[in-house]
Amino acid sequence: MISQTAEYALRAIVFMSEHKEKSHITSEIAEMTRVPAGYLSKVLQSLTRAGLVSSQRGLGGGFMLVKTPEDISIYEVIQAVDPIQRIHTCPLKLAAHGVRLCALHRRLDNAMALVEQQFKNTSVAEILAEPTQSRPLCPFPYVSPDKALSMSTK
Amino acid sequence: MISQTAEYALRAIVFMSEHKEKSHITSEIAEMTRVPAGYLSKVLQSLTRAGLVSSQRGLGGGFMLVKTPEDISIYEVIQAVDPIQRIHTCPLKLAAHGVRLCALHRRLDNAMALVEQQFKNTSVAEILAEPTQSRPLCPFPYVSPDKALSMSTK
DNA sequence: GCTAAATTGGATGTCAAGGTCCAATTATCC
DNA sequence: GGATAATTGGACCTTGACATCCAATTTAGC
Repeated sequence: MISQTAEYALRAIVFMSEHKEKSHITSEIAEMTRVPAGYLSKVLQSLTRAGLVSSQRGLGGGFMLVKTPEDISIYEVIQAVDPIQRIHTCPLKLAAHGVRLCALHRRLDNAMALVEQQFKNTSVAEILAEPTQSRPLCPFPYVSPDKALSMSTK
Repeated sequence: MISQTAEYALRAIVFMSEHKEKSHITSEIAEMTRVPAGYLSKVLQSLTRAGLVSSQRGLGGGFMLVKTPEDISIYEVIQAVDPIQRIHTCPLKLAAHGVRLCALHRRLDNAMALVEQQFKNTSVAEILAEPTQSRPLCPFPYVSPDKALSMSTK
């Protein structure tokens, strides 16, 4: 339902959002997000073409967010790499169904619309802000600062 | 999002629901639903294994619904051939995220859940009963009986 | 029992998504 | 301007979804 590519794109955007002050090279993002580096390069190219991130070649280059996490919706990210396919015309190509979908396809498309709406209403910032026991991309469970200290010293 | 296979399965089920009194052979269903016959055979096999339709070999055989359209949800049909993948564990395999998904994946899974719920709540009978200008599978737009008469004689 | 009609299951083909690799290009630094 | 660091784009490989085809099996009717 959500393609591997879209999942990769979201991880990359989340990572860049968490470190939006500077730019990051592909291999760095790949490592942090556990995405195959070679393929990530393609994904980042798509995100660049979609205008979500900027790319810079050469020494000190890399990828960086163009907008702030508040202004990036999950929808935009998914749409950039693997667009949600709405049903606009009858899949059977029945002339009569052209614009007015039959009940079956209207139901299916409604479900798509629901997902689309959900994703449009969720910003990356929202996701990062959400209080939760496990943070996106972070392999460690959340622990209070004092506990973390005692753990790291054991 | 909804696979071609699922679309085929739904069409087949809709057709069989509209003519549930008797059984239908693959080539007949294929023609009526515009699904490649060879592939439809595989799809029908899946539906059979899922217990949605019964199959009968030999002369006079074919496929027939097991349940009534009222008792078949879109969800069951889709699940039989191309299950909706919910996110149960962290795609990154981060141990800490195991059961408790991070905010990102929880949001993605919520969207899946929404679709799932939508499909569970829609029966095939509901779709057929819905008043609409174009009926599933029917290449002709709905016209009132008297109009239809005048059209067919022109 | 023979023939025709139907599903079943396996082998195979095709194509797009996912993934790898590398030469070309661009940019920075010394 | 040479060396190094980075993206870009193209070629290629792999895998799974979609699709085709056919031999084997089952069933009904004569």
